[in-house]
Amino acid sequence: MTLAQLKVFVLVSRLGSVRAAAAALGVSEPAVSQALAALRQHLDDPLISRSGAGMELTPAGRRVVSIASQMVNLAVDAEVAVRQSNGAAELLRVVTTSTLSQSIVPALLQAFTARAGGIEVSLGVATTEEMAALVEERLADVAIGPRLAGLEAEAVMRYRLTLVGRPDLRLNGNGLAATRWFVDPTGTDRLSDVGVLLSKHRVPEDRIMVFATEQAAWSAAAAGDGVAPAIDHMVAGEVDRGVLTRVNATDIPVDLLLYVSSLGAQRRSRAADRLRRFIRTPVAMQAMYRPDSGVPAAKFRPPVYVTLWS
Amino acid sequence: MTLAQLKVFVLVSRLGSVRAAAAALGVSEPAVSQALAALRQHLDDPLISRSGAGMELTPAGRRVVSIASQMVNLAVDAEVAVRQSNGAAELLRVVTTSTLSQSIVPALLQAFTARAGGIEVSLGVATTEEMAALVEERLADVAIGPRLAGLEAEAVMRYRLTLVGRPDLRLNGNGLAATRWFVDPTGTDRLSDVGVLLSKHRVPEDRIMVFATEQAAWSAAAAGDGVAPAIDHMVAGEVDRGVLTRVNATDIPVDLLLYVSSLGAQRRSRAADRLRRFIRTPVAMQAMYRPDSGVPAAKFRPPVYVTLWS
DNA sequence: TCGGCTCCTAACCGAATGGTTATCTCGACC
DNA sequence: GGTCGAGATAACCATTCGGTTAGGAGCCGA
Repeated sequence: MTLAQLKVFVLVSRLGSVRAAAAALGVSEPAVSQALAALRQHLDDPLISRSGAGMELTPAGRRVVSIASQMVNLAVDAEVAVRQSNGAAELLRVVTTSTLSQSIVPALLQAFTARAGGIEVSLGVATTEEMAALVEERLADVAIGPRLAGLEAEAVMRYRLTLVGRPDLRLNGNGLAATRWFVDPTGTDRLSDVGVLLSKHRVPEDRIMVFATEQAAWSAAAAGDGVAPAIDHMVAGEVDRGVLTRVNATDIPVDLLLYVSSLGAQRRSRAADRLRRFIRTPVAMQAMYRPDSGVPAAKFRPPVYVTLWS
Repeated sequence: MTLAQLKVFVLVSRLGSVRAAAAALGVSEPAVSQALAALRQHLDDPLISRSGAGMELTPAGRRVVSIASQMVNLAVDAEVAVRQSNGAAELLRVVTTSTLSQSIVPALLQAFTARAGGIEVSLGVATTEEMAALVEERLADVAIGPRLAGLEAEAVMRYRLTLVGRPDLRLNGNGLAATRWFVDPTGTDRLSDVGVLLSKHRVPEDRIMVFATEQAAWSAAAAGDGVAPAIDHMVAGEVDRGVLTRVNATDIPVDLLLYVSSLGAQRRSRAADRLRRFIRTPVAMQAMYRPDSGVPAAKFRPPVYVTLWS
């Protein structure tokens, strides 16, 4: 029985699927399946099994999840305790969606680290579905994105999701469902803002093209036939320069709220607390709204993390 | 950071020595030292270091011990929870001293398992010093032996430690300190009853001969020049048959109390509770006092365990 | 200063862990 | 009754873990 196996088990039971847990951990599905198998063998109980949609815990499984969850949490505590005793920089692990990880959040975190000393920030990307589980299992300290149920969520800013295309773009009769959509990886996350937009407009799979970054999606829209969702104030420059134009339609643009979510005040780390306080300051607002708050060096962007912390 | 490493660390900090922890775990000393080294490297803190006699925790170490201890405990809980949910036999792990493990305790446990169904008992041997740590760290459920501080201890029976030798034995002028002492492994445990006896009579090391079992020590006493400590009612037969005779001296024989110690009522296992209740019954008393309650088959005596459970 | 005790390190080894890709099995669903 | 999706299994590989024995470093007491 290893801590890794317990962590896997907890995540599987939380997310209700081996696949989802594998994705959240950034490993292949058999890796998770095997860790689970090892734990099952060790404890001599299936713990959790498929049952139609989702999975179901056995009686023993139910008892083990809560214990395992505590253990995983304590493991985190131990590491934090040591760091703290030794005056080392605190570690703040932030998860966010792909879209936000490219502009708003890095700018925010950069301003934060510049202001608050002694905190080391790292940024991870996850789907909306995973974020809550990651925070609850202490695999991340703070989630920035849509409102997450079960966590202490707080609205921090309002932003507008708009649709852009090249200025001379003409939509044919079928409207948005018939044109091509250029999206960043967030588009594949059904619960994300962009995902919601796609399903609301019933955009068929074969019309969606996924790019690694939002910028890449804009470029494609500027060059070809199609539209790209974008955070309004981030494309303001391109629109002004006439490279792109906003496309209006039903429910577009849509005004959205950005939330910061973490565990309750008692259970979250001090660093998480400090970020939450910082995020309400004018400095933070300014950083998030500045369109050119381009990626400042490699500090926040070792490619794009798809995987989570160990 | 593995659970094994944490267990090692907790045990070292409790016993105040790498050697002692190694002995308690039944492994070599470098094994413990290395586990500790791995944990130190992982947490990037020495955690614990030598300081004259004993070892001293670093600030970080102090915080980690308590967390690690909780984790080790939870790991035990998890296994217990699964067993219990599945109606499997509960596991009761008993530690005792070498002397007691040869006669009284096996007889007691045999009577216990016969009476209480659904409990699987295993017996381990440890030094007095280790017993408390083993119970507190949940590596054992119950300790039977001398009174242990910090645990819920309860006196269960009175027994008499006596000294036997061959009937025609003549002690020379220097008395007991000058004769040879035949002891079982408990004699090497300074805090045990026999160990206390040896140091009280200032018996020099080279006069002490250690045998694997108490019986072997008696035989040696019956055959050669020397004395052997024995539990009075266990040698009654030999004395009656004239094979051995009791040797009297200052503080000998000595009347002692046998204690059963475990965690408090809230924290101990149900099986431990049941043993504690059983041990007060006449059936238990009878089993412990019967001299011929010889080792019943291999069930309780796969050689003698020197090592503990994983 | 010389043993001796205790802890640490080195070198090595087998087994378990954690990961991959490829394939099988099984239930849900047209 | 195919087919598809999701989980389990197989086969394989690199790394780590946990263990050993052998030997080195510090610190005490005689």
